[in-house]
Amino acid sequence: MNRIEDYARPSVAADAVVFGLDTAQAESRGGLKQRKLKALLIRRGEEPFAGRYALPGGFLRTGETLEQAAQRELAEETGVIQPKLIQLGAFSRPDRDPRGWVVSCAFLALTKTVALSTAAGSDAAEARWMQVSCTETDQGEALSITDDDGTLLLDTENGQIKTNALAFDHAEIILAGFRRLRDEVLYHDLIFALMPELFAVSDLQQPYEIITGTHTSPQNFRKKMASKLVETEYYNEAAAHRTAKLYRRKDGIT
Amino acid sequence: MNRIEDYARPSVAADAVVFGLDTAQAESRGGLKQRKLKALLIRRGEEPFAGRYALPGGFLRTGETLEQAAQRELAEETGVIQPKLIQLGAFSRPDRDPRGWVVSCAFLALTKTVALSTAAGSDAAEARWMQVSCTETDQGEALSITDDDGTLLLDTENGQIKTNALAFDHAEIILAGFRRLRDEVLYHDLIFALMPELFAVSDLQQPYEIITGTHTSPQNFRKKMASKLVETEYYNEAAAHRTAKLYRRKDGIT
DNA sequence: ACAATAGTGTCTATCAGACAGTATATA
DNA sequence: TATATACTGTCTGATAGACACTATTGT
Repeated sequence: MNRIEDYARPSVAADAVVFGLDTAQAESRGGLKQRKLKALLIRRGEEPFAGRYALPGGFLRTGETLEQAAQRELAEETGVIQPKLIQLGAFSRPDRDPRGWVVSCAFLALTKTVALSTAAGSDAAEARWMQVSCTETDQGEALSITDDDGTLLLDTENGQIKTNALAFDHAEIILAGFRRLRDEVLYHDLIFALMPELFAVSDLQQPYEIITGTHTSPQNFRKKMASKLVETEYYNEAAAHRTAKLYRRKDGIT
Repeated sequence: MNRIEDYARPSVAADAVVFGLDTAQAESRGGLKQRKLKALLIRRGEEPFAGRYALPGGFLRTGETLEQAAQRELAEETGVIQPKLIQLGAFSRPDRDPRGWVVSCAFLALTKTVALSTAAGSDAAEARWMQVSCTETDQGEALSITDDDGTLLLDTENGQIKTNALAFDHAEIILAGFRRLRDEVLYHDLIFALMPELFAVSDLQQPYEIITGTHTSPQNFRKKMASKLVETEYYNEAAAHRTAKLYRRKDGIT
């Protein structure tokens, strides 16, 4: 008794909530660089949820770890390679997938890829970076994800899902991913997983504040980060203002 | 193509790292209460790893969520009911279980049960609360788990496993569980999940400091916790000193 | 010169830790 | 009285935020 074969087995999938920063030109002031937080979603071609957007991911294969499965699916479906992966949790509601019993192990994936490398893979044609907005309203924060067209895909307020145009339970998973991202940035300096090797202090601030929901003056932000940074000899290419010294992350704590 | 049936499926298990506090009488000063951190392990009766200690847990069944499976197995195997559950992560190395392909979703479980309720369940006879010790050495912390007899079951130093008498990869899982416990206590007040409804400030301090690896004076600890506590009208039964007012957790943030 | 961001220094409120000192229980 | 813990208050040093001020780039 109690042998492995006696138990029914679910399918196991690995899905990833991929965040990245996109350096966009703002129109308002002609040429200001603005770093925007993006999430990577894929338009589904088949039922169920055909036409809807979903997280990249797929089924675990024999001989793989879940991390390997997430990496593989991410590369195949979106061209994103070697992101930082953090396990988010398993989503196991028995009816979460209309096709059958599927337990999904979700990952938080962070990429330094500023360029949208969507064009690479085979299925990648249907992958898109979506705009993530996080605004603080009175007594509550609102997270929303919109298409480039402006179509609202996900809208949450204080952890409650208000609008949800996503497939499966992926809205829940994204919400858990963002919460985890916030915690890891606040307490474990995960912001650096989104940055390139060299960066200016001001490049850190906008993403940091979008993700954490905080706001500080540039002067004070510099002081807060100083202990985690190392100066380099390099400088930013100039804009219409003083050039910025580039920094590297100080090695030490993970 | 790409149908669910095309993929091989692993068995899926839910295992729990259960922590609890045990109020023990210290011998040194005749009658001092000391709260010790304990972890719940089960002696395996069958191969593989017969005779070794392992985490309580078992296979996910049809129609269940992983949380339900963890709760059920915990009740069946150890008699621990309704602990606070937090997902730790999935362990998926293909060779982690000699019996076959088993993905284990691990939980951190916290119980307020001061009394050792081991005697309840059917398999519970083989469940035991083990002593968890965490000491700070020069440039590194050491976590170890010992039997009541003093037998060393797990010994780690700076995240490296030095001694491991446990079944499967459960040493790794316990290590991840303790790290997560530390983080959650530090940043999300999870210490209260281990406390009864009413408690004295000094009852909080010892567990808090064991888990977080910090040390503060009783006076300063009181000030740090004050904002999270509400006074009650109750007092501790007296020892050989002034009676302590009992507090309740202030409701608000989870 | 002007606009815009980079970067420094200074003041202040807040908070954590050190520690002195009082209160109250039992032996 | 002695002792051990409960609890209060005061000082100090580190840190976060407000903000004044200087530096350097392109237009």
